[in-house]
Amino acid sequence: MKERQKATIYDIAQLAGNSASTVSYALNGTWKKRRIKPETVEKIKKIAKENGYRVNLQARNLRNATSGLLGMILPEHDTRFFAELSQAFAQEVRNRESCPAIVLSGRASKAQEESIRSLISYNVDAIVIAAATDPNPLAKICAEAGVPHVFVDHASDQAPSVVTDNAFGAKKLTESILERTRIAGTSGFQDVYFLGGDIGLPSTQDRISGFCEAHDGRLDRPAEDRIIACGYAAEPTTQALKKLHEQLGRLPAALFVNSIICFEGVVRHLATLEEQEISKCVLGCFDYDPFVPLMRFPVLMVRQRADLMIEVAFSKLDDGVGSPSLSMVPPDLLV
Amino acid sequence: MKERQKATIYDIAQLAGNSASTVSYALNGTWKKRRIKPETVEKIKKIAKENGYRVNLQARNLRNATSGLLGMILPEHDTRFFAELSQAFAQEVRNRESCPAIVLSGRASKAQEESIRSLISYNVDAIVIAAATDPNPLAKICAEAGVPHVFVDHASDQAPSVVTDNAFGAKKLTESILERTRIAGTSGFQDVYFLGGDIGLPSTQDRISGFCEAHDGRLDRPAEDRIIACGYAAEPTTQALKKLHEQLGRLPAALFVNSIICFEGVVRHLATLEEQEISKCVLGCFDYDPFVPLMRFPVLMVRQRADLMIEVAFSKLDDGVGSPSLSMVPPDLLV
DNA sequence: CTGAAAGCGCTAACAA
DNA sequence: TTGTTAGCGCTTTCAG
Repeated sequence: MKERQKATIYDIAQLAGNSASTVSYALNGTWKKRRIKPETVEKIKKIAKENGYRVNLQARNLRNATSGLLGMILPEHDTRFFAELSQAFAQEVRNRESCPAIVLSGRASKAQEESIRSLISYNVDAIVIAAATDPNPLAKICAEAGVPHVFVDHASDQAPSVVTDNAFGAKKLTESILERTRIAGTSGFQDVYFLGGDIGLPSTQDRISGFCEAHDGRLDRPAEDRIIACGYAAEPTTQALKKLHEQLGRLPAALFVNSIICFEGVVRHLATLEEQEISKCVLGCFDYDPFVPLMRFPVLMVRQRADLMIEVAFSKLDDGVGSPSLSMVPPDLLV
Repeated sequence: MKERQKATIYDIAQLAGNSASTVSYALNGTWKKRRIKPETVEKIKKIAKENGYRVNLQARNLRNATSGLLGMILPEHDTRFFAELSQAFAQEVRNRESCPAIVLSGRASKAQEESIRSLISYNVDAIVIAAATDPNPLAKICAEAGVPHVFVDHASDQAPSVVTDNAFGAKKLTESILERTRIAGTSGFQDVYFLGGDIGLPSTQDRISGFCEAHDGRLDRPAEDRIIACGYAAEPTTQALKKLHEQLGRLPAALFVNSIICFEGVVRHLATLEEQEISKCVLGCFDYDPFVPLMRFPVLMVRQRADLMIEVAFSKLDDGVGSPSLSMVPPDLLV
């Protein structure tokens, strides 16, 4: 079983006593329109199967100037949401009888550019670009190569994009948080903090604007005062919360936590406290993880719809338009 | 910018006033051994860059009978461990300047076979097969096509394989659990239950044997009495635990939970109980999720080393041996 | 109904 | 130091 040569259509042709072109037609399904004798087709198929013939897609695709590959790049698989994105992508690609080429290219823009170029070299039929650090240069590369592409999660203004409706989700989450604090009787809408994220990112900006909007008219000082954009890592969030805790001398009435990673940081601080104290703080998180609803305290969560976002992304690719357009997918609020 | 034809080496050759082969040599780095004049190389490179030339890897690889693609199949991205596996794989592939083709093929063996065949059609240089439902048929397909392959997480006895050292990990975890119950003074080693998993799977069997071994000599009835292999889903686990709870009239002294999904099921039941009661039950889980250590009660966890497993898998591919061999990677015990 | 032959873009042996 | 050419495996026109 050593290095058994892969059979080609010529081998099959030889065995069948036909020409390579007949074999090609018989095997790739185009034989009706060539009016090949059904028996010939049967014979050829049988021989092919016996010899373990498999079409060489490199050759076919080179000839056809396609690849049957659909590419996706995303930074990593370090959160549920990213894992769900690639899962949904892979599912959709398989439905289309194509082959997924998923590249985890890290957060560096240069690395992302290289990944895109590499996919292009494989003649991928289209590229889904998720959570790009710097979208526009990537859009340019794809456009110049004439490769259809669509952005997911982080938008480009030069290409079709689909993102979570961050403002909407943040508003809903904030409203829900405020409602809880009202029920808890802490009149805490004066005292709701936004924790985590990067003020330079559109997604964080949109969430902040949703957060502020939900406060509309109910505040005596602008919500912006209570926005702590300490990045997207756990440890700084823990520190930020600890500091806030010390300043206030207690936990705030409520916390809007901007991502699951930040939420990890929050929980690390909460883990040092009495359950009694935690229960006085209404918690909301703009992200989802299946273990969070199982904590001992309630957490309002927003779940981004990876499946829907991928669906919309593919429908944009199918349109074939390629001009900039932004779709927003409203996330779910889990209570 | 519409459909800008991709430039070929012939286009570049024309522009440079050289032949296609000179361009080819100049651009793919093999020019020193062909003693092309450095200035010629420079000129060609410059023209290539100006024209946005990118090598067509389909053509190159067809010619070279390689693909530069490394394939991986795994069921899904529904757990951290799987996500970490594909992450580690992608990382390693990028280090090798290849391109990852990750296919999530679901749990059905037929689908996994199709995915493998599809990767083979692309002439992937090697395949990493993770968590195969039925490994041997997949090994056969790869072997017949002469494609190097290695199994990860679920072993085949017909091919190189690397798995977690389940028996070892289970033994360590169980010992740690027993130690805790001893400290808690419940003399609970009579009362430690193994929950979850599939008795038909080698991995579960190995974990059970590690579980039993850790009890060695300390039991008055065989550990097997307390093994509830209720599958790998959350809901059945919740039901199983609930039933056990009712039978005993209390929680057992300790629980060895066989996977993170099962652990989710366990937590769902625990969520209905008083914290006081939960604290009397020592919990261990053969898996890892970053949120579990943040629960209000301590959980002993085993973390499988996806990174190491992938490293070992690649070293087996590098060996080029291809004969069956089983490597076991000891997991970490987190306390 | 079927065969012969060109060519997708690239590499490498053979010539020069 | 460089050009010419054959051919990777397949599809598809053209010619029977």
